Amino acid sequence: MAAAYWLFKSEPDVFSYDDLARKGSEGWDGVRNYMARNYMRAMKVGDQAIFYHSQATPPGVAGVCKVIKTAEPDMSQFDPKSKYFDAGSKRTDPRWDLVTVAPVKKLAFVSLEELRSVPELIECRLLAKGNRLSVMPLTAPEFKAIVAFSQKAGRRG
DNA sequence: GCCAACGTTGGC
DNA sequence: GCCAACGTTGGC
Repeated sequence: MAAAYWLFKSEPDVFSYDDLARKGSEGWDGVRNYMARNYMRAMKVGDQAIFYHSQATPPGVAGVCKVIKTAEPDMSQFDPKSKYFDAGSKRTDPRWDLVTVAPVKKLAFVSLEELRSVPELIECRLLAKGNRLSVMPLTAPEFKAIVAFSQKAGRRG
């Protein structure tokens, strides 16, 4: 089966694409939404993902990363000192997972405003009003359109 | 099982 | 800081 495509949101003040590039890999912890978790459980090694900066000025796309390790329990759920602690999750039946990602390439930044002008993205959940999902699937055309737009913007700028 | 209240996310 | 959207919680 062909690789799937995804999008991860991160607040760059907390963890940016450059942080990922510097570290080399990162366990994507802290996801506490069932839909997002289920998407992570569906990810396979080699799947590629857009790294999106939320809560930024402006928000937008910063890079491409890839899954290098499939879902496993996110240990921060068991740590009472972690802000991601979940008292209702048992070690024998962990509620929350993470995947591990690595950088692929930094992209010329594409703002959310610019993404709205990409025809392939009209139906993308990322652009839906009130969208709060931090991990979401992308279709191959959506993923490719984002990368292509960035490459075009990079040559222009 | 319904639904109002509440908390969080995220753009602006 | 504000507000809209939406997921979760809790009373009934």
